[in-house]
Amino acid sequence: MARIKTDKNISRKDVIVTKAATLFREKGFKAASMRDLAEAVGVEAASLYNHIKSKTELLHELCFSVANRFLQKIDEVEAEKITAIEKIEKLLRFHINEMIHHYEEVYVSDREWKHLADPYLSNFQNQRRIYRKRFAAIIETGIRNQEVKKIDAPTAVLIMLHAISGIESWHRSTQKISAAELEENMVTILVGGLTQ
Amino acid sequence: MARIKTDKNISRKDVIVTKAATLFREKGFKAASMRDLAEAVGVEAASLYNHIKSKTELLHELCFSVANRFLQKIDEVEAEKITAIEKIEKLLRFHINEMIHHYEEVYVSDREWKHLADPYLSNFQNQRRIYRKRFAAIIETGIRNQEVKKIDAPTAVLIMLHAISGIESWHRSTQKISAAELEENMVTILVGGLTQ
DNA sequence: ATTTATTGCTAACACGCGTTAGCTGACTAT
DNA sequence: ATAGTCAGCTAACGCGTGTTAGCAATAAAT
Repeated sequence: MARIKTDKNISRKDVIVTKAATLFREKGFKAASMRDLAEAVGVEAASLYNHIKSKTELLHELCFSVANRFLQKIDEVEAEKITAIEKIEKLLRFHINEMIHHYEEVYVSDREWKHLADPYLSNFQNQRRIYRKRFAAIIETGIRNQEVKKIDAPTAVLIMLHAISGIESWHRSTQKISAAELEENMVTILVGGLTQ
Repeated sequence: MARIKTDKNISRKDVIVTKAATLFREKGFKAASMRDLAEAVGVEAASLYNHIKSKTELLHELCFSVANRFLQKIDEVEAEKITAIEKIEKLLRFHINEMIHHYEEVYVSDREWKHLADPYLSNFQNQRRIYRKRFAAIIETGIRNQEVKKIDAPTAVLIMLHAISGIESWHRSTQKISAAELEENMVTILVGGLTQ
């Protein structure tokens, strides 16, 4: 009988959620089966249900843990007494680093949230909408203070957030530049695109 | 007996492919069923097979028709005798307009190509890789000619291409700015990010 | 050492999937 | 009018899915 290995402070459920993130990223939520997941975990499919309620629960956990981290960060950044451009750059760098270091989760949250079921779906969409509005509001402040070019703020948000999801390609590329270089390049291009 | 309606010069297969694009975008390739598609077309699922070979064939058609349009465009742009920045801007505007006016197809090609099966999969990935290299080469020329900032060209490509796929959010947003405004904003931010 | 809770297993379920076979009705061309 | 092709239908197939029930083995607690 092949037990799921766990280090201290990592529950078996966490192991499953983590492997699920990898699998959902690779195949997509719908195409990844519980039998695939079971194999990745080293156990039979039915055994997973001793630790989780359903396949969808895995998606909830992933999507909302990511969303919560971003919401917490924007709370923090909004409260700081710095210029709008500095706030934008801070958020940008946070996004970039999340995408670099929590790739699987962030990617899945980004691409697979459609498969959430209500009420989680509406909830997630709302959080997303609000987050983007708050981000846009920072940019609009920047425009008013003439730190930022006169551009459509929602469009700028959309560009930044989607550009960041391109880090996916960096992860899968064979000849990677370093994470630090990647971060600097992205900030240079994106912040450079907003200013002056 | 409910026949598929067709205007002149639009085959029944084209009708199916178009509806498939919409459905694949909405639900994802795996989650969209042939029964869903049949309903959208106004016919029974089995009847679809008088016009198409398989579900996957629909994905092939979509992915490669999009890919071919981009390849053709980059052929054209490379051949022109204009500056690197002008080439970049041309490609950028083409991408933007494709995403605006052929939203469903382009989106599906972008997000769902993973579900292609070999040999189509490898083929598609190759085309994609080569396209990006050619795009990066143009940027590198721009850097050498000091039209473009000293940045990592592959990273710049990745940012531009992914930023454009953010137009998805524009399509789904309720308060849209005009397509022309969207295009100008995106070009301003992205080209602005590369230059100076 | 014995009990209790945890974590695994096998077997099976109901269901939705892509697809095929075989048939019927409806346009098209002679 | 008649023959032939096209495009639809119903029924059904085999398969993979998420999930449950019931039981066995292991680990934890007494």
